[in-house]
Amino acid sequence: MLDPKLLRESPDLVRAAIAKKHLSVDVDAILALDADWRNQLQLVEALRGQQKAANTDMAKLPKGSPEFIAKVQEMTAVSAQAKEADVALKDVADRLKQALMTLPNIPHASVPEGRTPEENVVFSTWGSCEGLSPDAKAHWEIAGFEKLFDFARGAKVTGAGFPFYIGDGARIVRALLQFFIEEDGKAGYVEVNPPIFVNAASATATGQLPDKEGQMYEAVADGFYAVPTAEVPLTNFFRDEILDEAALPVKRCAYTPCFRREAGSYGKDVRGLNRLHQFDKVELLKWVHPSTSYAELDALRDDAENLLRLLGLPYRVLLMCGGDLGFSQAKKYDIEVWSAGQKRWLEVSSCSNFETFQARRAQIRFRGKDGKPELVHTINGSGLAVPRVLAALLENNLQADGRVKIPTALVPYFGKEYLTFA
RNA sequence: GGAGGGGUGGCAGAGUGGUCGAAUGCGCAUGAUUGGAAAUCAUGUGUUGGCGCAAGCCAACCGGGGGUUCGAAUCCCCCCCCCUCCGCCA
Repeated sequence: MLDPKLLRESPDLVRAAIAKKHLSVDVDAILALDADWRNQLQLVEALRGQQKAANTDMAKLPKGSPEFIAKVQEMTAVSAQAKEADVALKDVADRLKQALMTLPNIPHASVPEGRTPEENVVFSTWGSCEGLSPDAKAHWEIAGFEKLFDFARGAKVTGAGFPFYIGDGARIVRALLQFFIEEDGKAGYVEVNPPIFVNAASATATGQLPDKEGQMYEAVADGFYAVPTAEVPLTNFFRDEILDEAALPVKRCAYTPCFRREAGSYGKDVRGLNRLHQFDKVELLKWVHPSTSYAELDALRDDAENLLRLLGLPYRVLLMCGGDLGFSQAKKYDIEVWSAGQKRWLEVSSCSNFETFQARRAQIRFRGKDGKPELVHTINGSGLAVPRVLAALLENNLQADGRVKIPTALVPYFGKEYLTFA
């Protein structure tokens, strides 16, 4: 959510942001609504003031006195008026709030212009694809794949996109998770094991509700939502709290399974491990001082990149253009790993600075030097998502003998040097 | 799941219909005192929103939402959370 004052005082800044993100929002209508709201608010406050003053007077009058009775009669009318005005105020306030929710975050000046994903800028690349086999197989075509990654049984037991991981398949997932968490810990992120169901208030604070409701699995009886990412419980940890300025930046990481309905997606992009309804991911999250947030974003991105470097998996970093940035992000990098078999880049992390956009919704603040609470900036990104890293690992490291060579850094976690499909 | 007791400012804790944004204590800040500190004394000390160039003025907030009333921290209803006991259980 944007600061309503920003809209009021610099509507052109908001218009420019909408244009850069290639969205279409009627700013003038929201400004008009805001003016209505303020008028109505003043009316209500004037009436309340009247009631309050009368209340003080009446407290001093004898209960049954003629003056008292006259006051009651007078204030009955005011009370009715106040109630009516209050209903009208709530109505305008609701509509204004909803309208404000349609305003996207302001993109940072360093965000490139552009409308489509093709216009994202390649920010950096690491590693070489040359050593990789030109006729590498997509991971689902590797002989014995279904013995370790059983999608058919998963579909029987639950549904499509809920695979079983078996033997070395389960082992490699566990090894990757442990490796990620350990490395993230070395980079200064405190490990957190959060709830994987959240309530509606939490899902609203991070923006899953109301817009993306259809993307979450829901425990209807209790009003809980299965987390689509650890970002949700992690960010909400400090919801409605005021942090100590000296404690910033707060850096945390969390592993959770992630649940996404992925309604409407289909086609070859979703084959194998590319897109699942349940997958494992370690999320990195920082609550930072506004003055340092862009340096902290770059640092977080590098922390995520480092995991791929340690695994020896080639990747590139995209700087998202305005049109592909997303509604609530001020700046975003995507990290994509090279998948030798599919001959395409797979997104494994998306590192974003939300500035105060999330913090305002979630009311996460710190106390500044002058003693006044100020909103923090929030930054997050994956570090990393398992299935696509695993897909690249299987495809890139497949040996002629049908085994997969485990990267040196991962061997201590996996416990052996090769993964076998037997 | 059942029964009972609770949720008030940074913390503790009063307040059971009006003069209550809320006593008192602790904490914190500033000042006085002191060679310095402790102790003591004095003053101050929440958040949000609106109006205003500003000083400031006004309104809201006593777990959340609704209701009764001229008026609600206080009465009624619903929900959430915490504690105690019982049941169940990894």
